[in-house]
Amino acid sequence: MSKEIRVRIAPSPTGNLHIGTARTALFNWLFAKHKKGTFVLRIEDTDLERSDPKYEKDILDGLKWLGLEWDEFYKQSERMDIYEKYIQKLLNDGKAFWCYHTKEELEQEQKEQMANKLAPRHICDHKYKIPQNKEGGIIRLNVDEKSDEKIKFNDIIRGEIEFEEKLLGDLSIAKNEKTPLYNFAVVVDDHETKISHVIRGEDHIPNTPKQILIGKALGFHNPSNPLGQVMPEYAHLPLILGSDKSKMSKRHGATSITEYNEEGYLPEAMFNYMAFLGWTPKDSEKEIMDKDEIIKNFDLKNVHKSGAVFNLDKLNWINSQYIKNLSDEELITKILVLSSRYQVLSNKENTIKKILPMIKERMEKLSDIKEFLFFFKDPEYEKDLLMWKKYETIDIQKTLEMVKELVTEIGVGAPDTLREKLDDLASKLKTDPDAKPDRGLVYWPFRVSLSGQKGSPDPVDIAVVLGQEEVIKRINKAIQKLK
RNA sequence: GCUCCCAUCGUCUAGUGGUUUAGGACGCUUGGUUCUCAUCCAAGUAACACCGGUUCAAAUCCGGUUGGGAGCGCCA
Repeated sequence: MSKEIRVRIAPSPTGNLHIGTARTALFNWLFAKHKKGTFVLRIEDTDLERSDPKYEKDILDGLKWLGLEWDEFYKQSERMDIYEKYIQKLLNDGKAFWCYHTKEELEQEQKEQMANKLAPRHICDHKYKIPQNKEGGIIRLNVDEKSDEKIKFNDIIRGEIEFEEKLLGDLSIAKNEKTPLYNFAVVVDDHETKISHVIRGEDHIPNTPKQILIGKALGFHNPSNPLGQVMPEYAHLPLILGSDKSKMSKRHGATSITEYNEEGYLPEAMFNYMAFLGWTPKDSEKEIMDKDEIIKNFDLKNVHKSGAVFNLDKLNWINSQYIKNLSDEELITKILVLSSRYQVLSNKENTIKKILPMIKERMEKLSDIKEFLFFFKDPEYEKDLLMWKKYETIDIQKTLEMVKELVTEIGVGAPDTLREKLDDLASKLKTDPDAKPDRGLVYWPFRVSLSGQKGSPDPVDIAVVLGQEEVIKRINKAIQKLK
């Protein structure tokens, strides 16, 4: 009842922070914040071969970027003596033993079992023998292959789940006394750091009975629990899926949080989007919800059971909503960060400030600034883009000449006046006196000559930012193209 | 092959036996504004996998079928 809430995220530094790991971290964090509990970060680096400090850094940076700060930090590689103590205990108690079967033998055994339609598992006869030497073996937990026991546990999201003990086989728990394997290290750490709730992806459901068995052997069993459950409670989250509904992976697109950061997604938007993947607040139809409100509403009980497909369109939409809600100062700061990639943005704070109202509603992500680089440098485009409807090259050229005259005459300081004059020009240019003026004949080539884009903000607005001299220069370039 | 998990529009989801001609959001389509794009506004599109059972009544409960997914390492 009064048990303190303690949860953990336990990534292994064998790759960058994966979106699935980040979502698991997020749900753990939300649960902890909602319950005023403790969020623990544990780096699972027992496999020294595959672990790399650069990945650890990426994971830490990614979690911080998302705003998922941890309260406690552990590294398994720094806790090896603890595992050793428990491995020794199991060995001494006769609950674990050395297995000297070769990988080939194990493979062969599994092959035969599959061929005979049996559950693949290693039933080791070495547990009945006294080991002669300890070279080349590994340590396994002694599991009764004749047991009729069912290993049951309650999952907060899915209800009761059960497995048959005898189908598990003698699980590997350590490479040697000093080197624990995943399932063993998890159980020891969760116990030692008093984790109250294990919240992780549903791909860990099959690991749960193994960990319960290890926990029981270690004496971590909680006798007050009618299900005979070891200490933590479990909640298995639905997976994040790719468009083909299989587990999200590289081939589905960007999977690391770093990539989303670099593409110009805002951490708040990612937070919001990921929170709503596999969870919906009760009694709310809001899709845009800030951190505090999500924390307030968060409850494992309304986490969904089925996997959720990661949908970039929706993320883009949410991100665009967050961009629109940014203050000008915040947006400028974020855009300037991108100037390392787009050199022309360097020291252009004033220009960026001027174009903000134009680009804010057109950006889904910050990297979309690349569509607006024409504000900072000459646009490149094909001559044909200047053409409007069925008009001839010569018509467009003449129009541009007249627009140039207008700009030369009245400048760009009075946009409303310029617009009026451009409208007048359109009226003057119409061939059929009864038809409505075709403003496109004037505005389209003018706009293209300034932006080089088939879609962009209003040419007069662009002209105001560029200034008279630059505008005339660009119109001249366009006219040259047409000649 | 074995074990486990899951099943409402293309996608994210609301819905916990009657208020549902199944609601919202994204996407898409159309219209309005407009030189274009975007924004904004309006409208449209589209789903309870199937078969049984329980019940006066089932998307909602039960069973089965089918389908999808995950796990099956001396990785984590």
